[in-house]
Amino acid sequence: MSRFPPNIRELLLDSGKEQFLAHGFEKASLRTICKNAGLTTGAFYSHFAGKDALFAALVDPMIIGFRRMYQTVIAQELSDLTTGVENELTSITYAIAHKDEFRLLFDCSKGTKYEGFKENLIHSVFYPSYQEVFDRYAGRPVDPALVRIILHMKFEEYMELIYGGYTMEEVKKLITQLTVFSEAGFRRLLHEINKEI
Amino acid sequence: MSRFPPNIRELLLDSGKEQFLAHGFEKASLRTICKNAGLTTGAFYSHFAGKDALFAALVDPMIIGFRRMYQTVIAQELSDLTTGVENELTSITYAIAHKDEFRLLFDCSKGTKYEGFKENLIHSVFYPSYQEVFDRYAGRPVDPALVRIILHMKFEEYMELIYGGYTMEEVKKLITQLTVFSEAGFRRLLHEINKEI
Amino acid sequence: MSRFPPNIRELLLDSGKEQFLAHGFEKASLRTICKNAGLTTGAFYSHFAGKDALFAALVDPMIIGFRRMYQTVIAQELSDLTTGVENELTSITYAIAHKDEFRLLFDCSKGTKYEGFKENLIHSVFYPSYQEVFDRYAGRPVDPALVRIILHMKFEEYMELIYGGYTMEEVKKLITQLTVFSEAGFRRLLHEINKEI
Amino acid sequence: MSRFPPNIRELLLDSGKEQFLAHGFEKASLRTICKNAGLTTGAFYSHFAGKDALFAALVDPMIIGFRRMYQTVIAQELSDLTTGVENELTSITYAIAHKDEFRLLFDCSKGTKYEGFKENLIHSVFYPSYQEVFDRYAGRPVDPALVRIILHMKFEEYMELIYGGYTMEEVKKLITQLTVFSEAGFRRLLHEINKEI
DNA sequence: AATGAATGAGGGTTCATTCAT
DNA sequence: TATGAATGAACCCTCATTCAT
Repeated sequence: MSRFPPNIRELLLDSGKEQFLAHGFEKASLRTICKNAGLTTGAFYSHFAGKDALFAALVDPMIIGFRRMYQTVIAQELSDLTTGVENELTSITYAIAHKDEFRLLFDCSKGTKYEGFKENLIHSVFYPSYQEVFDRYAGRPVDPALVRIILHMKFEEYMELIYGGYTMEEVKKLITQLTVFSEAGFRRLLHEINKEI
Repeated sequence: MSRFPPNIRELLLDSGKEQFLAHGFEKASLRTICKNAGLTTGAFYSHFAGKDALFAALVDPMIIGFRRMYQTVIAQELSDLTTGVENELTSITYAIAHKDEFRLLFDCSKGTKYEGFKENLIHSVFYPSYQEVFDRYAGRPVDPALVRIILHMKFEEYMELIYGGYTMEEVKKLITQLTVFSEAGFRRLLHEINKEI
Repeated sequence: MSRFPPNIRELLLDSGKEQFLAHGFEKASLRTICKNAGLTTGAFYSHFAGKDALFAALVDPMIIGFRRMYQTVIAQELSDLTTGVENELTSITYAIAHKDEFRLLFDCSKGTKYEGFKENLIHSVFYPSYQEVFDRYAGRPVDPALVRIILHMKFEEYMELIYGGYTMEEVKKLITQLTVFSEAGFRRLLHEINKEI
Repeated sequence: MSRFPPNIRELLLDSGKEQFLAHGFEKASLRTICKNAGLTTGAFYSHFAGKDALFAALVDPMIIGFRRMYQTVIAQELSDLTTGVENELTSITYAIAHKDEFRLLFDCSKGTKYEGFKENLIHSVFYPSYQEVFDRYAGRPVDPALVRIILHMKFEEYMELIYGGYTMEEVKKLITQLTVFSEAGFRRLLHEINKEI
């Protein structure tokens, strides 16, 4: 007897992840998912309550882990402002380890309750702290449009780091360089803004 | 006879655009598109060869126009390196004028031959020139990963400018500010890179 | 060309009626209904919005006609109390002419919005007037339980007249006899009740 | 060991009764029945041969008891014609004690071998004796249609007494009153019929 | 006795496309 | 050009029953 008996739940999760990534939640065919996992559609329902439940099972554990990780990072950040790069690295590392699940949430969740996850993350989680940091640095309220755009750029930076297929070595180096880029740009921008007055 | 005959083709294009934007190409229902345009599904095929053809008709004219515009901008850029902001403004203005069509290509084209338009645009159209500019500025080859990431960030900046719902006035101001940000960041980054050696 | 072109809507209504009567709304198979009508399940949806709509189309026209007929009968009854048998005959005649539709409503409507039609008819339409008649005849409030039971018996009488497969000739004769039965029983019962006091 | 071991068979019978009453035999879900009884669908088959067997187990003991009771009542009736009300009371009492099982047979048995139980009971069990009693009373053959209808009315009377939720006190009183109703009606009807000749 | 995964057929419904009229 | 009925496959899901464990 094998020491690694084929776990059908795992097979379904793998197959589902593959199809959801390839076609999105709505267009992914449960039939195909099941066929690829080697069982009938009827059998599927012994393992998951439905298509939604399969998607949730793929994504929920990661969301929980992400929330925990993010709280730690935020706490760290507030207690010691010099830990920026290190914290970014922690976040990125987590995201890379769960890049598929993030992709599911970002690009393949239409039709699920997770629809709009990315927009919500940016707008409700990241934006408030970003605006605050900008305001503090500038010493006065910064144009929200500007903050929002730079935040989106930052987010896109992360996306590329996560999905660019880089080694952790490369990621580390790139983050350092991109921090130089962002901070220099940021400081110069604030300088310019303050001149306006 | 009316001087403004109801143009059924236009009605279908409008209805199609709306549905494709709302649900994506694959999930958009041709039935619904036709119903909203006020005709039957059968009649549709007198005007378009099929669902794909409708999508293409929405998007092709803009692609042609975009190519023409982009060639002009690139020629300008190469002949006079100081026209950056102005050229960006030209591009963004065009994109805002056709934001729906770009959205169709970027976010709603799955299942069509335009799938991957955005990635292709970035990688095959923008990237080569970007790499060249970076290399020239640095005086030596710059890490392609770095270039790619910054390019993605720049692209995201454009996306926000296009879809942020700003007036041209605001766009103009934001572009100026963001150019300050990017150029300062860029110069500082090159400085740092060159130190490494 | 036939003067009686096969009307597919009619074929579906007939086939649907047959299946609904045989298996009830929920267990009736739309596939079977369509196959018996000679078309595919897909084609069905060109004619009806769904299973519910087919059922409603079978039953709604009759309900409207029944309401109209019943209002006339009630008006007649109130203006001339001697028209009892005649009015019963009108009602029964209508019911016999639409016996299938009544059967659909009474016995095959589980799972539709018409569920409980019979109970509602008895309780909300017939009962109030029945109680009133009994009270008036008795000269004092009659036990609602008694009224309800006799009403149910009367209703069952109608059911048998409708579904017993009798000719109108026979129905007429039976109604006359049963009126004798009911009225004699009723009078004797009231007599007995009034003695109790 | 407990003196009241959880009897799984009873749990299944209870759960089955509930579901059959609520949805009818065919629409009742064996899964739900098992879940409510606290075991798996597989385990069910250790206790019953199948869905049909569960239904039969609910209903068969009552049918046997009913047959025995009815034979006694009939024998009594034939030996002493004055025991009418008393016998009715015996029957109704039995029926009320097993109202759920009767409901199963009357309204929830579609798809089982008990389908048509009610019609069969009326037609094959009650009708012959009813016709005989009528004929004897009238002194000549009475129109079977008339007998059948009055029998159905009588049966409906029982149904209301059984399912009306009355106390035995109330049932007793109602039976007395309804016997007055029926007998008076019956006698008057026979009188009328005999006049015809 | 009990588990629960698996079967295989069937449920109602939607789809893009075709085509006789 | 327009109609709208028809196709035939696909959609997700539920079912009673079986069976290796």
